[in-house]
Amino acid sequence: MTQKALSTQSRSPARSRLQSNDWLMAGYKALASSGSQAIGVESLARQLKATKGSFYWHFSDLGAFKLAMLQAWEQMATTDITASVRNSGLPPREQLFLLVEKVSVTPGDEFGGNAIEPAIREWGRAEPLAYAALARVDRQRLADLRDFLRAVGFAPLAISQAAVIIYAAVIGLESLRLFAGVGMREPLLALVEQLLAASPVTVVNKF
Amino acid sequence: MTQKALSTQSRSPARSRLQSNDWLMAGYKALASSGSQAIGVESLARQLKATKGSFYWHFSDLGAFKLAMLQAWEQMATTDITASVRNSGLPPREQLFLLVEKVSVTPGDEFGGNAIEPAIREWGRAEPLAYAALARVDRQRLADLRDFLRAVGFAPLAISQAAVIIYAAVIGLESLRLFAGVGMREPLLALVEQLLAASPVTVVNKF
DNA sequence: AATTTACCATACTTTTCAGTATGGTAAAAT
DNA sequence: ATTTTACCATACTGAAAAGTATGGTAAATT
Repeated sequence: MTQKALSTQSRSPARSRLQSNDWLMAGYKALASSGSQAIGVESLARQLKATKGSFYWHFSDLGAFKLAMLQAWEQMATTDITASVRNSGLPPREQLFLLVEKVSVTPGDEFGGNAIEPAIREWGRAEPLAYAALARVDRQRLADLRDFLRAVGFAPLAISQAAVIIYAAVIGLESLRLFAGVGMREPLLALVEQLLAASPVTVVNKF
Repeated sequence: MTQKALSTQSRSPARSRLQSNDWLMAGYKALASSGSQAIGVESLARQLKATKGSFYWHFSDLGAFKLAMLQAWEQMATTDITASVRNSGLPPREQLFLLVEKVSVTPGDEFGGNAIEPAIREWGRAEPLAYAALARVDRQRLADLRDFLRAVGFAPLAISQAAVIIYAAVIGLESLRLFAGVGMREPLLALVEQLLAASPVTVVNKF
């Protein structure tokens, strides 16, 4: 079940043959820019200046390809950011703000950007596999967020609700940036500060 | 440019002939349950136990049909709830909470429910017409929300940001309900109360 | 009652796209 | 150098769905 990390690199001009990775990246690109219905074999082949022959060499069929896309995304969506924040060595409160910073990255449609996420969210409405992956990711992230809030000494009773509010704001802002042109960073920081200021913070025992 | 209000009624068994309305409702149903790609002529015809002949009588082609769907939705999305809240006769603060209540309705996939909205948001990623409609709706709603916040005496400088935060939370919660099974009402009420309590409310002059 | 009109079914054409069958080519292995 | 292996292009089949052409039927109109 070990999964090789995906490089964001697009095909280097030196190499004329394609790898599964190149197809996956083209898939994410199509997904981010035009939605899940744009993930088609011939469409991707045109994008890569190749033909279907290559696709069906690397993947048995379109279903297997989409599954691979979802699995790679899920892997990355639940570990990358959280882990890097935890390993930052910062105090809990700063970790929370760093998390907000990392979530508010550029709208680029690369694999690392957060333009894919709304598209996968959309995908989950029609495709059961995408739905399941997203449900797992959402639950995991809410749990992670609760951990961070607990670490900064948030009032126990308010933790779950604050996590839901913050995460919902993140999801909503990803859409609002696209449709209303508002930034993510400032509103999110304001919200977290607001909640931090209002919560009857419990002093963390250091014993 | 006057637009007849759409009745949510499905086709009554007494009437065997279809109207444009029936096709539109079937369209919203398909959109809410399976996404925009599920809006197909033959698919809808099967749903309505009719054939394409009827569809192409009422609409010139699929593009015209989708346009009609978007126009009717936009009309309804920017007026219905806001107007009913304004006409409630309640004091500003209660109007704000009533707005939250009305937004947190059941997840039913009827025209009035709020299962269509994420679907249209998804649709806007691929279809320029849907994108434009949604952009107008988002901007209008943000403006309306600012009006409500101003009416309750919110601090002028915080109005815009609070509106963005609240609206983003609404959008995000519509997704989280679907994927993480959380309710909309309680988090939203908590958020609004939180913001109300924290804002340096300016006292409205009454002379 | 006869005829028009509104509405719909049937059958067809055309396009698009997933999937397959097969042969070819460059790089690696022997 | 020859053979294998990995990779890809070409050409096809089949299914699904958009759009059209046309004829039929029930209800309204005269």
